[in-house]
Amino acid sequence: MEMRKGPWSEQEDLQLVRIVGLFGDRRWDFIAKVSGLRGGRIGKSCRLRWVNYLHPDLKRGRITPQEERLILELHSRLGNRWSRIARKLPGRTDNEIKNYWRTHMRKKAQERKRKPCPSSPSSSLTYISGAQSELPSEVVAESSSTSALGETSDDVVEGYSMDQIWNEIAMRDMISGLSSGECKDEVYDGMCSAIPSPMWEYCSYPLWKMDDEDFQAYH
DNA sequence: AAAGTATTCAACCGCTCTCCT
DNA sequence: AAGGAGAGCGGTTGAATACTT
Repeated sequence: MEMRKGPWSEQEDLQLVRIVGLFGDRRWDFIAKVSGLRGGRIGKSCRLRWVNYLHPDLKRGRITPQEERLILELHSRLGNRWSRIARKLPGRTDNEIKNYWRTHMRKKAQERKRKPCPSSPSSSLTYISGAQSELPSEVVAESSSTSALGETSDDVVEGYSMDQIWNEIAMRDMISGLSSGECKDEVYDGMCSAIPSPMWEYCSYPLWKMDDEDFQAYH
């Protein structure tokens, strides 16, 4: 049977919602089979459509500044572990966050390239590496590898990978965002009080409440 | 108004992980 | 313990849309 690809029609969406309502959102191969979707969507495709688009708990609309800061913070800590990051942002999907990161952070990186910040000869890259030293080796390796974000060698600027650059941007933005008194939600309330201390200090684990599984993953 | 370029995001691919037998 | 199947994840692609010239 030919596998159906491409955008989902409204009809297909309705059918999928109906079937998931009946059988739950677990057995995707089964769901794909019984749904009778024209041309044969595979289970994987059904799952993706449900998780990223049809799930009733999904939040619609743009990423809020609070969410953005949370994404930046979580990414600086977790690297490209989008599903982990998504778990901390109710209603947002890993795909959404991943896309957001790629588009917005790349844009910021380009802006930053155009008007380089003259400050801090001891560039914050220094403390980024400090922050990364808090992470397990595989995370550090991941976030410094060029493949993680799919950039080509063109994206490597003066010996730094785009990941390093983006992390720096993320940290700077977090500092400016936090110090401008914008922190309203509880996550950031605690962090704001930590402000003038070095970045890597308040990025260390005790200031972040981790899930048990997160904690175990790193120890 | 048209053409060219950039951005966004849904969807696919391939790999890894987890669970079950 | 081994192997297979299904689920989940991260990276990538490409079509649609927005913006610029």
